[in-house]
Amino acid sequence: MARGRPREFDRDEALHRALDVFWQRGYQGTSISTLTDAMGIGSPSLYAAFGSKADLFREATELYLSEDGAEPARLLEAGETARSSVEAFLRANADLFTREGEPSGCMLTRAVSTCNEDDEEVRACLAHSVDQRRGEIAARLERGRTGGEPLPCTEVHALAEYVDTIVQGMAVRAIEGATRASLHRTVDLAMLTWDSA
Amino acid sequence: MARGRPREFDRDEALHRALDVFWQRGYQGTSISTLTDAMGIGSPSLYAAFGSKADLFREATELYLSEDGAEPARLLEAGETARSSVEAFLRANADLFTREGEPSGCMLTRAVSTCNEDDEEVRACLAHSVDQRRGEIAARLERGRTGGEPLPCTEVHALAEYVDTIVQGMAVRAIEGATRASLHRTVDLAMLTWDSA
DNA sequence: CGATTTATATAGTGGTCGTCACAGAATGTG
DNA sequence: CACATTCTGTGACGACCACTATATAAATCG
Repeated sequence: MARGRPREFDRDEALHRALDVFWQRGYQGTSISTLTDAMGIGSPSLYAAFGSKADLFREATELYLSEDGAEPARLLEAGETARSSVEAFLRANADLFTREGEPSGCMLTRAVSTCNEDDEEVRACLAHSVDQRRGEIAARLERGRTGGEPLPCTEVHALAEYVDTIVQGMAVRAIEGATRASLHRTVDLAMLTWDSA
Repeated sequence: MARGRPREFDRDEALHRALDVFWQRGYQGTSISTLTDAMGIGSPSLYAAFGSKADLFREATELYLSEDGAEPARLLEAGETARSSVEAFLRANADLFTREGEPSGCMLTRAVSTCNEDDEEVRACLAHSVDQRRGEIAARLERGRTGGEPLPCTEVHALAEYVDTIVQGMAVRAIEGATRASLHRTVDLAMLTWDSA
C-alpha cells in the first residue's frame, strides 16, 4: 500500500498550523507563502495535499469546530439547565478567545470580516458554520423551554441571536486585546438578562 | 490664491466614497485601484491629496466618527437617563449597521479584523477610536450613577464593556446579513440586564 | 532489476499590490 | 508674454499574490 514516494510531513500537524495562521490573520490576510512557512512545506506540497487556499481554509474551519470549538459546544449540551448551559458556553468561549500563546478571538468571526463578497464559497462555508452554532444554542434553549424552565424570552431564536451577539462581540474585543477577566465580567452582565423574569 | 492647476475632483466627496469602500471591504481588503475606481481619480491624485493608503484610512475613520457614528454618540449624550441613553445608543447603532444601500456593520469593527499586526499605525488608530467610544459610554453611565440612577452594575467600566460587546456583536451579525428587526430584538434582550436590579 | 507512482524542490506563470517618476496640462503671478 | 506652481494621465517600479510546469527523488510493484 501507499505506492509512490511517501509524504515527508504530517498532514494533520500541517493542518493545525494552517489553522493557527488563518485564526490569527483571517482569510484574505493569509498568503500562501505565510502558510507554507508556518507549515514547513513547499507550495506544491500544499496544493497536492489540500487542493487550494479555499479548500485548505474549509478543512481548517472543520478542524476548528471539531477541536477548539468543541468544548463550548459540549458544555452547551451538558449543562443541567438552559441557563447554566448558556453561561458555561459563554465562559468557555471567553476562555477560548483569550488563550495564552494562541491567536485571539474566534476564527469564524475573524474570517467573516476578512473575506469580501468575491470569495463566494468561503462566505458560504462561514455562514453555514455560524448558522450551525446559532442553531445549537436555540436547540438547547428550546429543550429548556419545553421542560418548563423560565427563560427571559419565549422566542428561543431571538434569545439565541442575543447569545450569539455576545459571543461575536467578545471575539472582536479579544482581537482588540481584551483580557480574559474582562470578558468574564461581560458574561456576568449578560447573564443578568435571565434575572429579569 | 490657489496657485497652479486646480484640483479636478471634490476632495470631500472623494473621501466619502473612500469611506464607503473601506467600510465594505475593511482595510487590507481594499486595494488602491478599488479606491481610485470608486473615487473617480488616478492614483497620483490620491497620493497627492491624501498621502498614503494608511493616511487616507485615518481620514476616513475620522469622517466616519464625525458623520455616520455621530448620531449614536449624540443620542448617548442626549437621553434623560443612563438607561434610556444606552438603549437609544444601541438602537441607533442597529440602524446604522443595517442601512439600505450602504455597507453593513461598523466600519471600525470590520477594520479591526481586517488589518493584521503589521499595520501598526492603523491598529493604533482603531484602538484609539474604539477606546473613545467605550469611554463615552462609561462617562454617560457614570453620570447616571452619581445622579442616583440604579444601574445593573456599580462598575461602570464593566458595564460599558458589556454595552460595547453588544455593539460589536451586532456589527458582526450585520456583516453576516442580520436584519434590522433582528438586531432590535437583540437590543430588547440586552436591555433586560437593567431589569435585574 | 526496471517500471510505475507519488512527493518534493526549483523556478516560474500572469496578475495585482502599494507607490512613485515623469511629462504634459491648467492655473496664478510678474 | 514667460514663469512658477500645482494637478493629472501614463506607465512603470519591485514585491508579492495564488497557483503550477518541470524535473528529480523516493517509495512500491512485478
